[in-house]
Amino acid sequence: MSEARAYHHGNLREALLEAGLQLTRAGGPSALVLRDVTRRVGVSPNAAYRHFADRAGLLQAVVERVQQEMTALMHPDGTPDGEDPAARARAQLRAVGLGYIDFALREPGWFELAFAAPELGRAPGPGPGSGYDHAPGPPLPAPLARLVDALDGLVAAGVLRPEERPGAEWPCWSAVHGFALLALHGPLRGLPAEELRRSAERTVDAVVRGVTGG
Amino acid sequence: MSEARAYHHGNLREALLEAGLQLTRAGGPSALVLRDVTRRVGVSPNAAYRHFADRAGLLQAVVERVQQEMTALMHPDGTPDGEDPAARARAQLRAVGLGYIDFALREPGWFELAFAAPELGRAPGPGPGSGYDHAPGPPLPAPLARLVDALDGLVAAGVLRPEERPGAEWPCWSAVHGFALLALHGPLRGLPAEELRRSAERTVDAVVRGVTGG
DNA sequence: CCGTGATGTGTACGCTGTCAACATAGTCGG
DNA sequence: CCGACTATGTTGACAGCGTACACATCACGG
Repeated sequence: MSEARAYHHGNLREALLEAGLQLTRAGGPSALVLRDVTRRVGVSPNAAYRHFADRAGLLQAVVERVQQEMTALMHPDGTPDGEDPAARARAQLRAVGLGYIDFALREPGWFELAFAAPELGRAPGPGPGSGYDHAPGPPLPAPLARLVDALDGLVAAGVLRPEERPGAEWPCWSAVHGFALLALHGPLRGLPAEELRRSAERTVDAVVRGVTGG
Repeated sequence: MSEARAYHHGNLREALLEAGLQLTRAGGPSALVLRDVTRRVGVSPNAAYRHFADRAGLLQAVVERVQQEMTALMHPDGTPDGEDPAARARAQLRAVGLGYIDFALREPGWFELAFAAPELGRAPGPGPGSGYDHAPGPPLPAPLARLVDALDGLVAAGVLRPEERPGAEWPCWSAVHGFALLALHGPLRGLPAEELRRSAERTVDAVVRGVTGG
């Protein structure tokens, strides 16, 4: 039914997205070269313009694909076991942070595309409260949604005072996002995986401690 | 003496750097378009190749200029006053972090150029200890040097246990670097300056608490 | 005064994204 | 069943980019 099928090529749009995913996976956003994508699909460069406004449009669509993909990749991961609900809530937040960093290190191209590409109208923009509104229009990117949940969990577990909840996303996100970038392009680039992991844990632990009021 | 003076143009190299600084200040690394730079100086595109290997070479040189500039911009700022040396050391670290963020927000183009441009052989790469060696070859970029000092200060003041000192740079840098990027291109972009400032302080405070063992 | 090296110019090539005009292939109304 | 219409893909062109190569020009040292 909605199986969009062959005109000349047999759904090109999908093929272009697929090619875009492959290219950006290996080389980040800058590897999405329009002529490359079309070449790889075996079609003329301008064919892309029947399905996307321009290069930026294609890029944007690939970004959305990656963000969906990521939702799957960050499997539920189960709430960590343990009796103490406070400890469990903390562990949850920790897991979210490490998950973010893991994704960035495992899929650097996609990470950069989805979360570190400048000039990309990403981000709904926070509401008046300076914390994410809990019922905004566009669905949050998966990792951010999980962060929001984890922080709410901290409040529920009594670890985080409710008046400290709004805006608590930013220190957390800042730390893991910054770490990912330092590890990918910054001074930590090329460090052995084990050391990197320890540094990541330390960073996450620090910010978790910091946010939950020491 | 070293006053490189007129051949045809009267030191071009300097003029190119100057133009590069202007362009990147307004538009970040991607605004450094070789043909733009030379046009602005009133010279043919290829003239640049007498002074730089290629576009990347010019870019690299501009980066170094910016990093020098930054040393001046981050004026000593004086050690904060106060009796308690522990509190003073903490305040020092806090000031370094906020200084980093301030610079990023005040000079987004230069910040991105000097600290957030991918594929730029920035970063000496940490030594075996996973903390910066205290006597490496190339001089650290100014803000990082100040960070190192602040952390050493924490140890001296007895706030940070010496065995926790190595690698303490990364949580700190991660947080402020990440925050700067979220504020420039991420979800915090466009937030009123005052709110931004509060979020920045919260982020810095969190990581300072987190690093200094809660 | 002339050669020699440093410096800037001119021309050209291949690459990019994108526009306008055209061709084709499916769909649908009569 | 046939012609019109629309969706889709191709061709050719343009401007702009970084850059390689050959040439012109200037300053200076013998």
